[in-house]
Amino acid sequence: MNAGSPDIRPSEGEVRGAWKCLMEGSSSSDRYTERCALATELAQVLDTVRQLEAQMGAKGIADDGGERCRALVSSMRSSVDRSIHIAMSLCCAPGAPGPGSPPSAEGSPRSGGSDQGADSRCRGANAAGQCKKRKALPKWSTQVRVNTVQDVGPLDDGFSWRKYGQKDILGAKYPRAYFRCTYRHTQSCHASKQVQRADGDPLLFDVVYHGNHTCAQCNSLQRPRHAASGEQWQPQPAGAGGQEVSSIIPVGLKDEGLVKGLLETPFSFQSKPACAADTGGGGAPNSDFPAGCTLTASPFVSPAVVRNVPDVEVELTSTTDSQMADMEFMLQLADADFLDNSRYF
DNA sequence: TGTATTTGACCTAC
DNA sequence: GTAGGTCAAATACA
Repeated sequence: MNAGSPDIRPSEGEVRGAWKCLMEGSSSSDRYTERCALATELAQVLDTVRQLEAQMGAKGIADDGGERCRALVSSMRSSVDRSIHIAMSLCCAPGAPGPGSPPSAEGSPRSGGSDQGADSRCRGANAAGQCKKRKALPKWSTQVRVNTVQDVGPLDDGFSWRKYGQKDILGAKYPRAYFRCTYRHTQSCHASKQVQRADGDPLLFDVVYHGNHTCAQCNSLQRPRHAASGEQWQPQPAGAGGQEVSSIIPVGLKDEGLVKGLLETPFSFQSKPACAADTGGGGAPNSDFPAGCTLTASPFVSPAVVRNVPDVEVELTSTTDSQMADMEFMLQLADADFLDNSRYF
């Protein structure tokens, strides 16, 4: 956690080992690519931190600010290191869940039906055959700040959503609104999101995304190739201005024993929008860290480090999922250039 | 008239 | 039993 801590970084060889391990630990192509992506992403973050660290050392950032930055970098580095090791252990451990074991919306025995065709035992099943509670779907949260209370900006992230419900939530000051993709029926797009105004801050909205966009809109809103250009991707602010997309925080399973341990290993992702290749993300904002962004924790993550760096307030968070399934939104890897961004692979 | 939103009821997970 | 998530009829709006 401090700048003077022993260097626990895995060597590049170790990272490669993690990669190899991830590969060998999968027989399903989906899991394969997901794990590839996880390792790739982690390695990329690590590399970024290394570069930053080197840059700081070279420029000799002065005194207090520099010290603080170094501490922050050190903390980030350690977190990523541990995350990589976790990724390794997840797929390499004998008892690690095998590919295909996590629940899969696509693989549900009840899938293939239509809304009308939902059987009587699960009347509330949606078009994918999922019952009303979509516990098994990948989900992740973001926080969006608006300029005024009147703003409905959080509802407009570039995708077309239809509101299908609203619910008062116990203990919450404001009701939670439920949205699903407008093209749910026409294109069988099962993405949905929940929007809730934060209790303490009426300008802040917690947005939880569920499932993946598979609609054509997703394709048209795929991330620009900013990975090459270095540009920051932002969801299209088609509506009211002043939206400030904070972060994507994958919401992992909260009741898995493994999670408890992993929660002690904070890390943050530097991922691209996962909408590409019909994966989750649904146009959700990416988690690159633009200057001035504020990363905040989801309910299931444990803040580890909060530091103030000029223009950047970062709260490193961790999240996980015992079976990695909930990370599908960010791990699927149909995009080949995803790998190209890694120096390790 | 077609589409979107509202809202009470229903269903499921915990 | 309760809370959260979804459905679907009613309603509003363009």
